[in-house]
Amino acid sequence: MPANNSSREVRVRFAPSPTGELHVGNIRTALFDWAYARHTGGKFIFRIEDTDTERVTPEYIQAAINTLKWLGLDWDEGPEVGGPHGPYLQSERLEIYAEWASKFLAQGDAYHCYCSAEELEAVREAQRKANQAPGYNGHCRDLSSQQIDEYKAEGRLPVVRMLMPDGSTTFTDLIRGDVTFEHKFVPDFVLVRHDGSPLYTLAVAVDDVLMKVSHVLRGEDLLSSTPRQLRVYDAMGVDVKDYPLFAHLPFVMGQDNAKLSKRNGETSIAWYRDAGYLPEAICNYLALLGWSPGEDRENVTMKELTELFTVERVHSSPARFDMKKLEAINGDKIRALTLDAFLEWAKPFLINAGTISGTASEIELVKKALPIIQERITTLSEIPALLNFLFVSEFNVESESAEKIADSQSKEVLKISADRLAGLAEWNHESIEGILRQALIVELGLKPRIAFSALRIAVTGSHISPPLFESMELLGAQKSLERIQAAL
RNA sequence: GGCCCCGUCGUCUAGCGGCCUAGGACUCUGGCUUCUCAAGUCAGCUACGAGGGUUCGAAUCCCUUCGGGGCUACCA
Repeated sequence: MPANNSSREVRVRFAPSPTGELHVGNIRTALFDWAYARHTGGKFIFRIEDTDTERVTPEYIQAAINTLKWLGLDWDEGPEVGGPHGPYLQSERLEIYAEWASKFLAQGDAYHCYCSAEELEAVREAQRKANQAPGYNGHCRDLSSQQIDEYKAEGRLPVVRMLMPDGSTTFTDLIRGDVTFEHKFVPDFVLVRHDGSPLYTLAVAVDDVLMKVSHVLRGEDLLSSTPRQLRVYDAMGVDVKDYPLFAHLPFVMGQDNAKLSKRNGETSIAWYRDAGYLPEAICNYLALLGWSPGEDRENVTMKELTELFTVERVHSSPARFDMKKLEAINGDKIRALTLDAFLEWAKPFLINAGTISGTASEIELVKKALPIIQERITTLSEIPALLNFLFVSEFNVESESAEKIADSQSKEVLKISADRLAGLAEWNHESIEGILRQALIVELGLKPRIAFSALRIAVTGSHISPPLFESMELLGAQKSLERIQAAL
């Protein structure tokens, strides 16, 4: 069992296998890795586990890099930044794994296995039928040289298999406490494929040792593979006190079905970016899945997260992803944005939606309008629809809303408003509100919601809009009056 | 099937033997505020999976049971 080695420099790695785009589960792991490294003042290492050449693609690798960058999870060692223990792509470290594999072979820790896939499957099938734990039976452990020659003559290519000795492995998981696996349930496992390429089981352990990783915080799905990693450390001759410490993070699941699905977070982080979620909101929300700062706190900045995050406060039970809560937090984060920051986030959404082209005068107007919509949205993607009325060249009232102002009372409101507003000396929301309240509420005796509703529809085109008087001020006297006239 | 992990409101969680007739947040419902929508604010609904122990006392410790999940690959 690894002793406490807290005196070591903290080095945490996030090592995804990019067989697809990173989703919320992956990111939650990356976030915790990052937060722990930053909390302790240690190093955050980003390593790409691309030993599965069938499924990992360069595009997915690049997407993973971009996602971490966008989220603000900066790494000290890894792709693009390099580092003293590189390269950080396993596909570029093949010689290293080959060397260790041959060393294990020479030491007798590993052996060549000539069993074919069909033979292995037949064995497993038989075991299942006999109600035994399926797993490699050690067939090739002690092959005679004659048998080996025969297999070779048949043209069989061997894999390299690690020999699991009798006994058991116990290690202390930082989150779950001591966990023990009897080796009879951990069969000899393959380190190197028949074509000479390494497997995760070999590469992950070798790299964690060579990269001097001190803490492995990863998904719970890897818990039962831990004894195999420890076995490789042992074969490498690593002192037990230098073994990395393990912490297996609980799963992030979908809301209804147990698994993560498209609607429940299985989508890529890029989707959240395009849907108008802030990186800080995503990180804040994800941090709450399996961890909490305590003291009834929930809203934390990235900086606070690094200050408060400890593995001790991560708990062991799985969490369900809840889009509603993410939205709520995103709304909080948007409201907390400074005007300049909000403007920068808003621009691409307005431009992509075709609301504005990005000219200086447009940006100037946007900047004036943002404060009145800041507390009304939960995602950035809602911005174009709310500000559209300020920029449309050919203004039209929504057909559904148009019906609401077709009655005689609405016409009267509009008529009177147009007359009074036309004589207004100074066009600002205070004066607009003052004169309209006087004319419609005081003099006509109308209820505010009735009176202003007609104006709202006429001016903004919708019965839902930013505050009316501010909207009219921003729109300007000329356009406002034109629209009211047009609605008559 | 075997091995391993997990189990507090619908959801995320606080809780680490008495402060708990279980607190916060999201959601939902109702009220206030109000030019719409929001925001804000007040209130309400709803939880310790079950059964045994240990103890003066258990959500907190132990056992069993039930339930959920992971692994069981020449994937990771």
